[in-house]
Amino acid sequence: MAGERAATLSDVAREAGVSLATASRALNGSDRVVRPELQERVLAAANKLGYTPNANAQAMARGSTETVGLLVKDISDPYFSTIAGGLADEAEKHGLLVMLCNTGGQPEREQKFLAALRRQRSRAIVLAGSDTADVRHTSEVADLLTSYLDGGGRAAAISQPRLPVDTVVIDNHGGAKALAEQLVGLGYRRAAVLTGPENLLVSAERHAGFAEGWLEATGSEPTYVSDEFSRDGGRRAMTRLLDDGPKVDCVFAVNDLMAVGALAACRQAGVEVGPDLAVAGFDDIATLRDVTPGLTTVRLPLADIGRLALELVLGKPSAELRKRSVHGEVVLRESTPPRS
Amino acid sequence: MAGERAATLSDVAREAGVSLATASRALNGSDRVVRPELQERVLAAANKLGYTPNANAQAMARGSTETVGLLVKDISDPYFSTIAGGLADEAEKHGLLVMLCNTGGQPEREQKFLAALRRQRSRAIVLAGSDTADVRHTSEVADLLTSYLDGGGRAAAISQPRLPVDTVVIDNHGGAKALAEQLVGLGYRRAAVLTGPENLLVSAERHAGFAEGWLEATGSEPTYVSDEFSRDGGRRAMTRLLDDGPKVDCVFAVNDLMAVGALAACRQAGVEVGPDLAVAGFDDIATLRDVTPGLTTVRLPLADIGRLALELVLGKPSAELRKRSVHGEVVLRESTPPRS
DNA sequence: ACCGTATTGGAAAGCGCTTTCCCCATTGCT
DNA sequence: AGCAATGGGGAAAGCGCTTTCCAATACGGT
Repeated sequence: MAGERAATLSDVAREAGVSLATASRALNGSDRVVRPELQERVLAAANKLGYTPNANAQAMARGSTETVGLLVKDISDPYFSTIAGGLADEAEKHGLLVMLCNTGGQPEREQKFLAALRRQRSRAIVLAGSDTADVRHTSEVADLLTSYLDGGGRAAAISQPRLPVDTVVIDNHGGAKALAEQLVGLGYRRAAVLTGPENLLVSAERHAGFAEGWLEATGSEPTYVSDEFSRDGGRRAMTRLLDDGPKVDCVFAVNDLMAVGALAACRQAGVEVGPDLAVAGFDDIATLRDVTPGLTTVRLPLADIGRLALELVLGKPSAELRKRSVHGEVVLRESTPPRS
Repeated sequence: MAGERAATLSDVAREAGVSLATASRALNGSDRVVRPELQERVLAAANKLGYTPNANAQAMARGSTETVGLLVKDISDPYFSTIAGGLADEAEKHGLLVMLCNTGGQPEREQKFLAALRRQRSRAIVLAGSDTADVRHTSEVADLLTSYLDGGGRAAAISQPRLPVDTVVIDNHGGAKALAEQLVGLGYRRAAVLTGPENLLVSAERHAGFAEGWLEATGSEPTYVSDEFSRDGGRRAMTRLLDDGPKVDCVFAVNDLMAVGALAACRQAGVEVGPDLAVAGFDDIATLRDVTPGLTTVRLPLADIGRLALELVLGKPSAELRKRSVHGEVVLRESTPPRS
């Protein structure tokens, strides 16, 4: 095993009795025409030797690779994994390989990965979910990105219009606002928002959108409780709200995960979601479509967002920054029944 | 923009007034000692020029890369994304980059990706969830893998003891069997299994394990209905079972996704899960821990499995194939109350 | 017949690094 | 003082491929 080193192109050329150049041309097809007979011989030789091109060598010679980088906060979060799935599918269509970088929301890691991707001479980079409002970090990322772009790289972001790259903008504000309006339409009057950390952009946008819609429709402001942007955060926030928050008839958790946590907290506290208290989320995570009671939420075309991001980043570069907006759609389910 | 081509090592060397060799040594640290003063100068020059090593060139020169490949059936499935998360974390610790390949369960894609990973000279490859019982395909994958290994690559699989590589074996059989025993202990007597496609190994193993446990404990065989290995498959299978299957008091869906589908089907049919009919799943997907009624399932340490797989594949190669077993733990929840 | 023009194969120059090998200076001993 | 050993820098040989640039051959036209 591992004895005979992998066959190289020169091995193939020798075997076929042609020059290196011809062998390369025969295999790559494009470029210039090679006499069919020779082409045949080269292909046969390559096959016989079990030749596999060395992508690194190709990358060097051609000056470009077949990989794209994807930065996500947490791939095990269904929100990101769904986006990743869409992006991966699209990448496959283009014959590209995806480098997955799990930042865990840590700025240093994010920067480290960005550097690594640059070293790898990745064709493109897509950033998903590093939406922090931390200015210092954002500007460092922006710098890194700029020098990557200067080096001929391409980059796009998902939902972070603060980076100097093409962006798939998710209309968090509008979606949350629409949700608020619908809830008011259903008869709810006193709302609370369960938000993530203050500096998380998505969270802030959804919170603001909801508050705006609510204010316009009812003239009152929703209260809010903030905690982690996760299932447990939702549970804790809801518990706090139940224990010593103001009395409300409806709760908006800024994402489905938090909403599910809220559901759990309600159950534990003996509050029946639906009749006693309405709860709504955001994202419409597929895995969660069957919780009981059915969770009212704002559906985001997550897989499409991933696809779109790749399209954007692979498309013709243009001078001005491109933005592609994606809107959510309110989905009403049993967790927010019409109020009688 | 994009004007001045990226600084290369020779640029750095020139700037620092040293040779290429010295520059390389200064930056890589290891190798041989460089006088501190020169080292300093090189570092400064690199910094000034914004030098980024070219990973492809390094890969060529060193003959090894910093990437590992991960093949999964569907990254948007929480089962795989959780594994991927664990693996990605572990990879980060080792300074490795993860190439994510979404096979969609298509054999051709799987082979294509394997070839691509080989071309990239990936350090290692981890295969998750290509557990098909399709002999032809399995042997083709095995061939591909073998030649990859011969070329000095390393590979490991998750839960597919049929491939000639180190494997993290998930004890599907044992977990399902234990579940069956517990259910019988709770007083259930007539069971049905909702399985995935016949040729899906995980599904088959869980089915068999459950059947074995059930048979030993009750003397009777569970019936089964087979459909897709997904939420919708579970819903359809359950509907069929409810419509024209035999009367049972307990249903085991071979994974949580199917179980959730089954839950939905029950709800729609007016069957109350728990009192009327018990339902259990497998995996203990985190996102699903809050469904109502709480889903009895077999918990798998998914993130650990990902971590373990990487450890295995990065560990010292050994002549004989290594197997690492991972066991599930039955988690009883409200979907399977003690039968009165 | 002759010359200009396609057409196609091959030699060789990189692409940006690492690493071997060689050499010059010190340093330490006898 | 003379010599071996040691330490550290540099030249250059690759790593495996692509792609110019040349050269050779064949072809068409007048």
